[in-house]
Amino acid sequence: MRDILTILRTELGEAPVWPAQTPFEYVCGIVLVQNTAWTNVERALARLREATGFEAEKLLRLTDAELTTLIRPAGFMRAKARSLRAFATWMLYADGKTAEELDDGALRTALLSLPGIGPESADVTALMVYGRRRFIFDAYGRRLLRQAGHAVGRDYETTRRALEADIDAEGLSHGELVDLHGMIIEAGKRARAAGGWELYGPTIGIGTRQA
DNA sequence: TGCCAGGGATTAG
DNA sequence: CTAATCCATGGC
Repeated sequence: MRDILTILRTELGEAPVWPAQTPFEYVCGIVLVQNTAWTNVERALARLREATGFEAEKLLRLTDAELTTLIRPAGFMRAKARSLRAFATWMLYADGKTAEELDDGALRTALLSLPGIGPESADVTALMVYGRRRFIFDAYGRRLLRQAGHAVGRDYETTRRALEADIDAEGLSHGELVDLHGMIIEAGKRARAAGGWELYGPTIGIGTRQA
């Protein structure tokens, strides 16, 4: 994994940074990007920013009709509106321990209990918002791992259960894992723009196997 | 014009 | 437990 990171850094230069300025803004992006092209997410985020400034309290004051209309460009608007509301409420009012006080497992369980937050969103939130060391087995990541010769499962969770321990044992720092996540997505987007997944490996110089 | 995107919840088998 | 289906929109 560290070798892949080295290759990605050589190939891409600086790791791309997700332009979110607050934790809540970041989570809005995580929810809105679910199974959705980033171009659509950008529009929805711009509208959300204008309407709420990414203040959770302000978002909670919107009606369902207002919120769904705002995020409509990102698709799945009813489900995502519910999810954003649930996270905002949890973030502001979760009784007992704050997220920072929870250990990795408890934080993951808490995030997974929220509607619209599944394994991937929970892990990305833990990594990017709460500073936890997590590798993200998203669609791009699984494709890359497969081409690099790893035994990838059929979905996020099966792949995570199969590979997480080994990856964790490499002892990558939090910053390295953040870079990896950003660069794997960037490499995936470039491969897509270049015309297809058969170019994914060659584009980033990893492997020759088909996705 | 149909396929699909950085998923997730629910239902059927 | 695994697989299929639905959710919604816009780009290519």
